[in-house]
Amino acid sequence: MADVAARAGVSLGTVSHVLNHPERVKESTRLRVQDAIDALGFVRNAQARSLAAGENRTIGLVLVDLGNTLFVDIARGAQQEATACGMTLLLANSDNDDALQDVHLDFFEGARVSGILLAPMTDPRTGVDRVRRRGTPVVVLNYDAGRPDCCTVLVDNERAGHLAARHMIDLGHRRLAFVAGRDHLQPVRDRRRGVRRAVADAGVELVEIPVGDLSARGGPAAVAQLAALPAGRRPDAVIAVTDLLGLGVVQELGRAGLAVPGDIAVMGCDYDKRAWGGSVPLTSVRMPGEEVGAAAVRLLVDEVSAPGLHRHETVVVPPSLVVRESSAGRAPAPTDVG
Amino acid sequence: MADVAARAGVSLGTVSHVLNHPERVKESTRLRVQDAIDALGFVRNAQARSLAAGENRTIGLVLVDLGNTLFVDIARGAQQEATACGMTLLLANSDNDDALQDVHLDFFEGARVSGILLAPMTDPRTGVDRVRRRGTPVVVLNYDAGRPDCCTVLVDNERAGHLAARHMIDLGHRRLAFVAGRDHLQPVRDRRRGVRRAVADAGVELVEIPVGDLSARGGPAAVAQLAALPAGRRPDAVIAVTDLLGLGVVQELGRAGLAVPGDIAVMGCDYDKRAWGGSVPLTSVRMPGEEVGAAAVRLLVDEVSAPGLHRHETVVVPPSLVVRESSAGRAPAPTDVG
DNA sequence: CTGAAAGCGCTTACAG
DNA sequence: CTGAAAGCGCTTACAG
Repeated sequence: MADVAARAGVSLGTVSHVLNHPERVKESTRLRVQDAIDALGFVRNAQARSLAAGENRTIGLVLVDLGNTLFVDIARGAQQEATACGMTLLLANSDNDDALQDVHLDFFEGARVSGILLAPMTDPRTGVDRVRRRGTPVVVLNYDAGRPDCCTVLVDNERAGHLAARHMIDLGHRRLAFVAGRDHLQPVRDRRRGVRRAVADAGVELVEIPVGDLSARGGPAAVAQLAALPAGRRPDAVIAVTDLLGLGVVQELGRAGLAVPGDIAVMGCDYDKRAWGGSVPLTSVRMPGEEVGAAAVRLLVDEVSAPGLHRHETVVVPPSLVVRESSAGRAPAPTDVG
Repeated sequence: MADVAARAGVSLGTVSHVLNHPERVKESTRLRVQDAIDALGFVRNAQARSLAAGENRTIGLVLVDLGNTLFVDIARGAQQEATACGMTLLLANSDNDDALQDVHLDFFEGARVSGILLAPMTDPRTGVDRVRRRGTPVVVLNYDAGRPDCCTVLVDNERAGHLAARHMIDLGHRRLAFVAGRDHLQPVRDRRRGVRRAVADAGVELVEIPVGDLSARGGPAAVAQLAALPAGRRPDAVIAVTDLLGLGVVQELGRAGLAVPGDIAVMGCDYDKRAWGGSVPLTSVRMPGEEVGAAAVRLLVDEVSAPGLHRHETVVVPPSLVVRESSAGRAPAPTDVG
C-alpha cells in the first residue's frame, strides 16, 4: 500500500480512503490512486485490514461429510446467501473425523471469522464450548445439540417419516415395513417417530426391519427378513430410512423376482443423488439442504449485526415428498385412494 | 495475549515464546503461562500472527463443482496431504460460476494464503494472471491451461479413453460406439483421442454418437441414434464418455428390451458414485481424485518451501479400469478373448 | 479533501 | 531465560 501511495503521490491514509470511503476523496486523486493500484497489481492484505478494522466479513462452514449430497446442498445454499449478505463463505471438511472437526473450529476461531456454521454428525459439545466461550457466534446445522447458546437449523425428520408413511397409506397400503438401523443417529430416530405416528393415526400395521448398514449394502438383509415373515404378515410397502438403503432393497427385490411397485411398493428418504440411477426411479422425501444453509447464514448474520438484540432460535425446515415410480408406478399417483 | 501475560505475570514476548518456541522458556514459567492461556480460553489471533511472522500455513482450494464426486475426492486427498504437511486446507466452491471463481481467487490472495489450488472447468487465465503476478504459487488441477508459470496435475484422460476401448476390444467386441458431446471440454476431447487410438491400433470399427447432454438425460438420444443405424453397422459395445451418460444408456436400452451386456456391452467413464445404483453395475474408468489432490499439495508445498529451486512441472495421474457387470456380465471377465 | 499519528495483536532480533 | 522495542500492513479519528 505504501508503494501505491508513493506512486500516486499521496499519503497512506488517502489510499485507505479510496479503498474504504471513495466518496470522501476528490475524483481526480481517486483516479490517480486507482491507476496506481491497477499498475502495481495491488491486493490489499485482508489480515491487516481486519486486524485494524476489527471486522472480518467471513463465515466458516465446517461440514461433516462432503460425500453426502445433503451437505453439498447446504454448502451451496449457505454460499449463495452469504454472497447476498456481502460475506465470504469458507468451507472445511471434517470428513467424519471429530478431531479434525475441532481442529477446523479452532482454525476459524483463530482466523477471527465473523461466525461459524457447523454441521456435525455427533454431539459437538467440546468444540462448540470452546468457540462459544470466546463469544463467536455459532449456528449448528442438521443436528439438535440442545444448546440454548446457539441458533440451530434442522430438517424436520419426524415430518419426513410421517410424510413417507402417509404417502404409502394414501396409496392404499395397509402393512408398512420400516427398514432402518438403531436410533443412534438423530435422523433415524426422528423418522421412525414420524412413521409410527402416521401408522398409529391411520390404524394400519407396521413391521420394523432392523439392518446394520444404512447404505445399499443393507438391502439383502432387509429383503431376507421380509421374506422370512409369515405370508399373512408380509408388508405391501417398504419405507427405507435412506435412499441408498431403498435402492438396495429395490435391487434385491429385483433379484428375488419381485416387481416394484407391482408386488411391493418401496420408497427411500433423503433425495440422495447417488440413488437416482436405479432400475426403478425411487420415491423419496427431499431434504431441503439449500434452505438449511441459507437459513443458517441469515441467523448468523442477524447475530453478528445485532449481538445485543439477537435471540437464539431453532428453525425447522420442512421436507417434501417426491413421488416417483417405485411407489406410484408409471402413471401419476392417485391423490386419494382407500 | 496481554491478558494472558498479565495473569501469568510475564511480558508479552514471553507468552509469544511459549507459543512459538516453548523449549526456550523455563518450565515453571511455561506452565504458568499455559495455565493462564487455559484459564482465559485464549485463542491466538492468526491474522496478527501471520502479519507479524510473514507466513501463513494455509492453502486455498477453489473448486468448480462440489456436486461432482471427482472434485470431492480431490478435496479429500488435498486435505489429507495438507494435514500431513502441517498446513490447513480451505475450500471455496465456485459452483460453475467463473466470476465467483475469480472472487474466490482474490479472496485467498487477500488472505495471503501460502498458495492456491485451482480446479477450473474452463480456461482460468485472468484469475490466475492476477494471482501469479503477485507471486503467489498456484497449482492448476484437472485442467491443462498450458501455463509454464504454474504446476499442473492432470488425470490422463487420453489413457482413460484408451483403457475403455481396449477393455471392450479385449472382450471380443469389434464395433464400438463412443457416445459423447463436442470436444469443447478437455476430458471429452482427450478420452475420444484415446478411444480412437485403441480402435485404430486394433483395427476394429468405431461409431461416434454425438449427444447434447452428458448426464443420464443423454441416454435416450444415444439409443435412438444407435437404433437408427443399419443392422449391419450396429455396435456390439458402447463407451459413454461419462458414467451418468452410461447409466442413461443402460436405462434406455432396458426400456427398449435389450439386455446389458447380453445384447450389447456398455461402460462409462468417471467412476461417479451417482451412477452406482443402476440395475446393471456399470463398468467404468476410475479417476483417482484423491491422488490428484495429494499430488497438487505436494507440488505447492515444494514451491512454497523452496521458491528459488522449484521447477514447475505437470504431473499426470493414471486412471484405472473398474470392471463390473455392464461389460463383463456376472462372471469374472475373461482376461483374453478373441 | 488530505495527511500525520496512534493502534489493531502479534513476532522477533537484540539486550540484559 | 526474560523483557523492551520496533515493525508487520492496514484503518480511523483527529487536525488542518
